[in-house]
Parts: sequence; structure tokens; C-alpha cells
Amino acid sequence: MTHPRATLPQVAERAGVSLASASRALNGTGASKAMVEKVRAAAEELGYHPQAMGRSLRLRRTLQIAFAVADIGNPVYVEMMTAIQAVVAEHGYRLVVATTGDTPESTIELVRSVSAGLVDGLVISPLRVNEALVAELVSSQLPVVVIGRSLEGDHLDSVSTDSAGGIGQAVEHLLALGRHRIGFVNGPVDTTPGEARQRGFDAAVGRFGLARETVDTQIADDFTVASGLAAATTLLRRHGGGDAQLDAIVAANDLLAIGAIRAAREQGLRVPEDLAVTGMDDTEIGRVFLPSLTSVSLRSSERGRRAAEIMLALLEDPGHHPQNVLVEPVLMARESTAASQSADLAQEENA
Amino acid sequence: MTHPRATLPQVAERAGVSLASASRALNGTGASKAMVEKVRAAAEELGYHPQAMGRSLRLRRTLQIAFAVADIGNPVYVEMMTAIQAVVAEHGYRLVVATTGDTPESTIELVRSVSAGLVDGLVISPLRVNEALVAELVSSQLPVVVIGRSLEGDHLDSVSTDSAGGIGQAVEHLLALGRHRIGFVNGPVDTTPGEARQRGFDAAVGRFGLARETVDTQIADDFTVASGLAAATTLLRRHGGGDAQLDAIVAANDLLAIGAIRAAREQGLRVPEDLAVTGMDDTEIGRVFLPSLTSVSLRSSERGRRAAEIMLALLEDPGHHPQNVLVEPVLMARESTAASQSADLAQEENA
DNA sequence: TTGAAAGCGCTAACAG
DNA sequence: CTGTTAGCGCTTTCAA
Repeated sequence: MTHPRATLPQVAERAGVSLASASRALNGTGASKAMVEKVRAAAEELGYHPQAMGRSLRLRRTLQIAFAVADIGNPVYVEMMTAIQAVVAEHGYRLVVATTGDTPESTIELVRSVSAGLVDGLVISPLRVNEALVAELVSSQLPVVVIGRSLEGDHLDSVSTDSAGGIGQAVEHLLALGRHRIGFVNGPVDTTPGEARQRGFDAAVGRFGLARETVDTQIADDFTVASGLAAATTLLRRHGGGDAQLDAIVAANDLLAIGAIRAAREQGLRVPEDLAVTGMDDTEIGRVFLPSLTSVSLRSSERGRRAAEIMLALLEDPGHHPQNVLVEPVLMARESTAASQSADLAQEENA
Repeated sequence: MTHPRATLPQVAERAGVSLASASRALNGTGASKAMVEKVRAAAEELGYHPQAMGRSLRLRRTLQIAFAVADIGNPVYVEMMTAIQAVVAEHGYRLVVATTGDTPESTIELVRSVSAGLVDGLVISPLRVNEALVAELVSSQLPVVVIGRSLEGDHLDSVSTDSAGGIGQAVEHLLALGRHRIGFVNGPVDTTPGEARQRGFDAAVGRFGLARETVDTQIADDFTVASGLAAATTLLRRHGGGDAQLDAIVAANDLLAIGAIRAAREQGLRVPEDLAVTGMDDTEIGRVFLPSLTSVSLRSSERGRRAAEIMLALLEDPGHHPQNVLVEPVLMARESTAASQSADLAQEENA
């Protein structure tokens, strides 16, 4: 049932030609019509399929690009992946996705194994970055594009976004709506996004001159719905009832925001009437959630697309001068912060 | 800045030993203490990292396994992926994820390219299967495990589930709740899951003796929220107002169900009071949705785990007799079909 | 246009 | 324990 796989020398022999001719015929690199005919036929008969390994070893390229993320379960990464895939596929590259785990150590391990020649390039969006990881990325012989943090000083290509400023936009949006007691549900601050978003919230508090007692931060264990639910519950309880009750929550991403909305409901609060909630990333799940989620778009598709383009440029010219692209965030206002009491469905606008 | 990568012969020369000794020292296959010491040092100095390509070519194994799905955006595949990853990682394999596209042709292309020796095995959950794809899978030299459809006659290992029966469970659940006018929102019936779920719905209609006029099916363009919204809108409009109004919708998966709930809301229907909705796959997003989604669990983690185990067995012994594992579905009742008018939050039970 | 031969980086068989 | 050598499957000089 399972023949051993046919090899090129076998095809050559079958066709009665040399190995070199067989290779040329199959690759269309200078062979006579008759030659191509013969070799094609022999290959067909033997059910020959070229072996990527031998080919790659010789060519020193795999035509594969890796996309590495901590958690493919987060829709934002899926969105990036789809965008990257579309771009690189047009240039004959295949995209493979690998999971980094969420520590710098496990990420380093992944970078190592992947840069052992299995792929031609690496697009990575690391959650936690330390010096060792940066060093690994820089010294890696592989073309690398980082999504999520500008590593300009490190001679690494990157596409980043101003998520700190994005949090500022969310706060500004809430203030404009008359909300003043604002809670912030962030993810771990030792992560790249967590750090930036905390910075953004703290800056907004200062910039808009908010009183200490009217704002509060709660750190979730990670960036998932379950952790958002837990963190928001704690936060709301802490400010339970009376005048101290929060009237808005800014969440560091959409998943946390969804958790926060659930927490609010469980405590009998209506969203947005009693509590306005904002997310970040503008994921599809946020858009279809009930109520639909006001969210700061970090334009993940765009970031993925730009990253892929940089990668292709890098592949063409490895000596390329490092680029650092910045994609600006955009607030998408939806039901979860709607001003009217009876939030209309499917109503959506850019800010 | 970017040295050409060091090779093993270079390390050997630097250490003043033979190529073979260097290899042995680095792989721990019989070398003296002193030898290991010397070679390690030389490798360190040169910043040597083994090249996977050469190694794999020689070893005829890559220690990589591919997981191929049509749409990694569907959480159910993420769940499978996580489960597979966990199992194979324990045995030293890395999991890479590739996207098939949703036609048999694009899937065949993927299978081909992936079975060109880039991975040692393929776990695939194809959306659309035709004879050509089955033939490709069978004739592929690669160990293959199919998730999603029993291909017993085809000598392919598989882990499948009874999604037809699962739809039956959903219908039964609704009938027990006193709902009798049931709409079915399915995905395309030329897909494996679409076909099975349609079969399941039709069988349930027959088994429970439901009248023709009280049931109706609408086919969505694909298995996403957006398509579910569109299909459910059509379905609800068709039975608009009066006695003919549906009181329940069975959706073929959670994403379609979420779309259906949105459609209901947009037409002013309350869920579950006016319209009960069930999903399938028991995804996290369904669990946290408001209202939380009653869903038939197809136990995706379990299916992933079983598939991974079969794969490992196959890798050990390629002559292994093909296995066909069946995982039974389980209904998870939640708010979207709650009997009480005021659906309690966070209330959840198995059926 | 074709063939012979070298070699991509690595491991394993075979001698010593 | 160590070194020499062959070869995984493929592409590409180099000559003819």
C-alpha cells in the first residue's frame, strides 16, 4: 500500500536521462521539449513528488515564514495571521503558526528551534520581552519582524502601535460622555501591552486632571475573559454601592472588557446605563457582543500586512535598513458606551 | 553584524577533532568527557547552532507535526490545537498550524506541500472532503489523522463525533422546554459538518414527529457570526409575527448561534423568553456570551487529544492498524434556553 | 541542450 | 573512544 517515496534519481533512471536533466526538466530550467516530456512521464508513473528537505538544503531556503504568538486563542492574533498569510502567499511563501508560550524563556526556545533553518523568516509578537530575548532575536541569523513594540535601538524591524495613546482616547471618550469615576482593568504589567496600556492610563489620569479617588486600577492575571471577569468583580466590589460606585471601566483589551461586562451584570449593573465599558483591539467578538463593545482599534490587519511587507523586503535584501512602522489607533464607539438610555442595536460609528 | 552561520565541520576543525566526533559530542552519543568539553567550547565560541535541515535530511524526520484547518478563526480549532500541542510537545514534537482554505483543491495543495517532507505527520480537520482529497490523504506517504469524519473504509485513522446525534439532543432539549416551532440555521451542506448536522436535524424532525409547518431550515454562507446573523434574519422574517413565529432556533455551531441571537434582538425578540437558541461546539465565547449559550459540546479538546495520541502511535509504528475513535457529544444547558423568565447569570449545568 | 560531479549540513556505519 | 567515509535528495556548476 505504501511505496517508499520515489526520488529524483529514480525518475531520471526511468526516463533514461541524467539526474541533472531530470531536475532541469522538472524545474523548467533549460531542457528540450522532448526531455521535459520524457521526464514528466517517468515522474508521473512513479508518483514522484519532490522532497522539500533536499531541495531546501541545497537552495538554502524553505519558502516558509513563521508567525509566532503567545496565544493564538486571542482573536487579535488570528486577524494578524490572516493578513500576513494573504501577503506572503502572493509571493510564494507559506505561513506556519507556532505558539511561544508566555515567558521570554519559552519564546527564546521557540526562536532558536525555528531559526534552525526550518523557515526563511520570523514574524513575532512576543508578550513578554527581556534582554535575552532581544539578544536572541538580533543575533538570530533569520530575518525577523517584531509586531508590538518598537525595538529601534536594537536594529530590529518592527511595526508597533500607540496603545498608550489608545487608552487615552478611551478615557477621553468616557469623559466626554460625562463619566468620571473610571476603573481600569489591565493585564499583567510585565507584558509589553500591559506596560504600555498602564502607562497610557496613568498619563490620561494626569492629563485630564482626574482626582485620585475617582480612578482605580485592577490587574488581571492575563488577557482572557475569565481573568477580566475576576478582576472586574474585585474592582466593582471595592467601589461597591453609594457615591463611590464606578460609572465606567476601561479594559486593556476586548476579552477583558467582555469579562468586565459579565461582572457588571452579575452585580446587577446595566451596561451602558450604569456602567460604560471600553475594550481595545476591535475584535469581531467585541463587535457582535451584546451590547456591542466600544473599542480602540489597534488595526491588527494593517499591522499584520505591514509586517508581512517588511518581511518580504527583508527576504529580498537582507542588508535592508531596519524599519519601524507605527500604526495609529482609532476609537470605535458602540453600544457599551452609548449615551442614550435605550441603546440602539447595530449602531456604530468611528470617533 | 551578521556572520555566516557556523557549520559542524567548522566546529570540528576549531576543536581539532573529526566531524563525526563533533557530532557525537554534541548529541551525547558516545564521546569522552574531554571530547565533549572541547567540542562544546568550540561550538560556543563560534556561536554554533545545528541546522535542522541537514539533520532532518539525514534523520528522515523533522520532529514537526502539522495541524491543518480551514479556519483558525473558529475557536473550536484553537481548542483542538491547544490539546494536540500539549500531547505532542511531551514527546518532543513541535506543532505547526497551517490553513487549508475551504475548498478540497486548496486543501489538496496544502497536503501536498506539507507532505513534501516538512513535517513527520499531519492532523487535519478538513471542511470539504471529496474523493480526490481522500485519495491524496491515503496515498500521502505521511502519517495522517483526520478529525471530523470517520473515513474507515479508506484506511485512514480518524477521530469523529456524532454531531448529527448532537443536533438531535438540542432538538430534544427544546421540545422538553415546550418549544415546538423550531428553526435550524445550518452552514453549507456540502461541508462535512454541514451535511452531518442537516442529517441530524432532519432525523430529529422525523423521530419526534414534528409537523412540516413547524420546522424550517436556513443555510448560512459559512460558519461565522456574520453569516449566522444574515441567515437567522431571513429565517425569522419568513416566519414573521403571529402564530407562525418560531420559538426556538437550533444553530449548527456557536458562531451561527451568536449571529442568531443578534438577529433576534434586532427584530425585538427576547432570548430566551421569545426565542430559545442553541449552539454547538461549546466554545468559550458561547459560555461568556450574554445570554450564555446552550450548546452541544463536541468535546474538541478530547478530540484533539485523541488525535494526537493516535498520531504518536502512528509515528512509532507506521504499520499500525487504522483506528477510528468516536467521541460522544454532550449538551450543556445555559441561559439561552433557560426555562425561567428571568435567566440567572452564571447558571450552568450538564444535561 | 545534456551529463558528470560536487556539495548543501548533518549522522551513522565501519574500521581502527 | 575516535576518525574516515558514505550518503540523505536535491540543484548547479563545469565540460562536452
